Amino acid sequence: MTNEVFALIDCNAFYVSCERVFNPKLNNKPVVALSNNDGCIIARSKEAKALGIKMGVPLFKVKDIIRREKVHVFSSNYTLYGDMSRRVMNTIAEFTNDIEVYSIDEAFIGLTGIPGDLLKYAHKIRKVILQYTGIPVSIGIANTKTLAKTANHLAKDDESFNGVCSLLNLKNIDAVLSCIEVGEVWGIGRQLSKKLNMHGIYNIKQLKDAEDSRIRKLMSINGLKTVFELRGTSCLPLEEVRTTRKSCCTSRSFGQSLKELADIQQAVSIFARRAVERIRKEQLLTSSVTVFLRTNPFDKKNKYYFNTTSIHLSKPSNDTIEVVKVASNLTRKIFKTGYAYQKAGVLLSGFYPEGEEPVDLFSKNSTIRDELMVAIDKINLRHGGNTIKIASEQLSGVWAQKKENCSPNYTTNIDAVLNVD
DNA sequence: TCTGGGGTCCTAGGACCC
DNA sequence: TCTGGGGTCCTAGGACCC
Repeated sequence: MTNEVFALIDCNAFYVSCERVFNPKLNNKPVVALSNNDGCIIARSKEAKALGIKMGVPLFKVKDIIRREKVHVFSSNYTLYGDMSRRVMNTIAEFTNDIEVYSIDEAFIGLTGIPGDLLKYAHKIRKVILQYTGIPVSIGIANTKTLAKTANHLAKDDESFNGVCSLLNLKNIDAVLSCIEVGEVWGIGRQLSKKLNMHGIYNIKQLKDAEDSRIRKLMSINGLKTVFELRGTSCLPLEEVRTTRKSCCTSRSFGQSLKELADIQQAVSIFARRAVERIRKEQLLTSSVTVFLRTNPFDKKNKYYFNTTSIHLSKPSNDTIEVVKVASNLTRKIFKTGYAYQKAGVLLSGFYPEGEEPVDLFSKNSTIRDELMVAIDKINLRHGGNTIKIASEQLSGVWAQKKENCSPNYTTNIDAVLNVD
């Protein structure tokens, strides 16, 4: 047992809660939020869950329930969700610097050494987040991050906890853990659950008590860490500083499938531009560009085609014009006529911080190009992301995404700010 | 008709080297 | 034709997360 204490703060049905903040009529009603292209359900209110709408199901499969039960449906509005996330994280940061922002709607915090009643403290955090941002959260407290996740799961599952659950100093912890399926554990997904079930391990207690060597064989090194954490030995520290990313991918499904090389090159050009803009914001240079495209894997009538190709840049770059050109050429290499393409993407990897890239003896300095990029970024920042584009993007735009019911950007667009009459 | 997007890590296997 | 052992590096694929 370690003496460390962690809490996981997780926003309840985050995207739905964001919508509710600006539209209180949605309270106590079934509400769902959709993935890009209005494809799948990715957030559900309690009421929507109760109707049997499962996480991740394609929208078309639950259309009937949605119509019958008058479920409110929202296309994803990441501008709004991102801004609300920032507000929640800033609120948490007012309580402690020991914070790891784990995802858009979750943060771990360190509570080691905090005096007094931690349950009370957590309830206070919860109250203040709700008060400052309008977002309800659940909090799980335990000696390891994995157990804090489990505690959070319990807090969400059982209303009697009132949003906060602690597994610290719990005498009958085994009784609790034996009631939770192994697949609920953080780090154990569908495949591992199936495998563990086949070996007679169904609940968390059984997993916790399994032999190390057996675990190692079934689930590899990370699985063993997970089991140690379930036993109360912390193996996953709080990661307060975000490490620099290792890859950056921009990809989309098309609103309708594309057959022409020119259309796909247009899409890929846009993906490449966005990806480069992102790494440029982080002052990174990429040394590898990958393009992939594929047909619809769910379409059983037509033959599936997927292909991908990469190129290593002899001189790392974050130059939009150069990367777009490279990506466009790669697209031509793997494009085959006769297929209806449904998705494409650009992946950048092998990053160097600007100024730390290996020097190529034969390359000349291209400061003019660098200045051009700075100018483009400035203009796009001031006038909107699509003000300056690369010529190869300027085609028909036949592949626009579906986004049928998107809320306004209440917090980032002055024209969308709510009026109080 | 309609099935997301963006990440990380680990492992197995092949290529290659001495 | 026989055909070792040990190491590194890279890649593809598979698992997980949100």
